[in-house]
Amino acid sequence: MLKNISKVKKEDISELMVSFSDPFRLEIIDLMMEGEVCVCDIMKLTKLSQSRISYHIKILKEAGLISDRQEGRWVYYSLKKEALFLIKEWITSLTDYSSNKKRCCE
Amino acid sequence: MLKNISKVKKEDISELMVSFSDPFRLEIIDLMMEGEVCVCDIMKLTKLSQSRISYHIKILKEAGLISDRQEGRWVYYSLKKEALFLIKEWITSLTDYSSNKKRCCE
DNA sequence: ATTATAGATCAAAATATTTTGATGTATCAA
DNA sequence: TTGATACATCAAAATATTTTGATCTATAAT
Repeated sequence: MLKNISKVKKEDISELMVSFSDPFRLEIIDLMMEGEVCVCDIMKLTKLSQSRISYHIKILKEAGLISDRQEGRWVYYSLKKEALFLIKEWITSLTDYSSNKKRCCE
Repeated sequence: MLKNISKVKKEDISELMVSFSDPFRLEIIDLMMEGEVCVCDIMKLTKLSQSRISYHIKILKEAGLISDRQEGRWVYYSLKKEALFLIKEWITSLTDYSSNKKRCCE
């Protein structure tokens, strides 16, 4: 679970990346681009079952990708920008350091 | 399989993201930050078995994240920068459009 | 030609993830 | 205080991914 954004560990990245590894989670994430959504929104917009959505939401939440806010009977979920920035930074570090130098083996 | 970088589809992103969803693949990707690596490099540096590495390499290759170059008996793998940029762009689009407006349900 | 090395591929087994349907909890309205 | 709605949670079943060990192919050195 992602706690402190400034001290990024490989396990955090790994867990965050799992968020994106399922096509239905990507759909849900896509809906969150537009802003906050509740499970009922996602149900209407995707035709996924309620418990199925709850399952995926849980994974996103435990990875630290989304935050939740309860308002009466509804729980609104939204993307955590810090998490997105963290991923972007990590990807950037990959592109920055990747040179073409060969290693061993000959 | 990622073919045309300019026309990005959600399935491509999804497949690319699967690359990052396994901790051992992340390890391998991490090694590729330093430049080209062959399976034998990865074996020395990670203690994963040869077929296990080949399996993960195959997933990375089919996702379009890495490219390969054969040189005699060795095959050198390296990260494809276009793929990394694509991911970065996609993440950026998530952060850019994510506002805080509420949707329906009340 | 024979042997060794690098790595791909395959089928089976081991594991993990996802889906389903049922049930539980909290909030709200009548 | 009863019933309805929103969502979480759970256990079992369905599916998918990963690992293993064996075998195969290609290259290269002797």
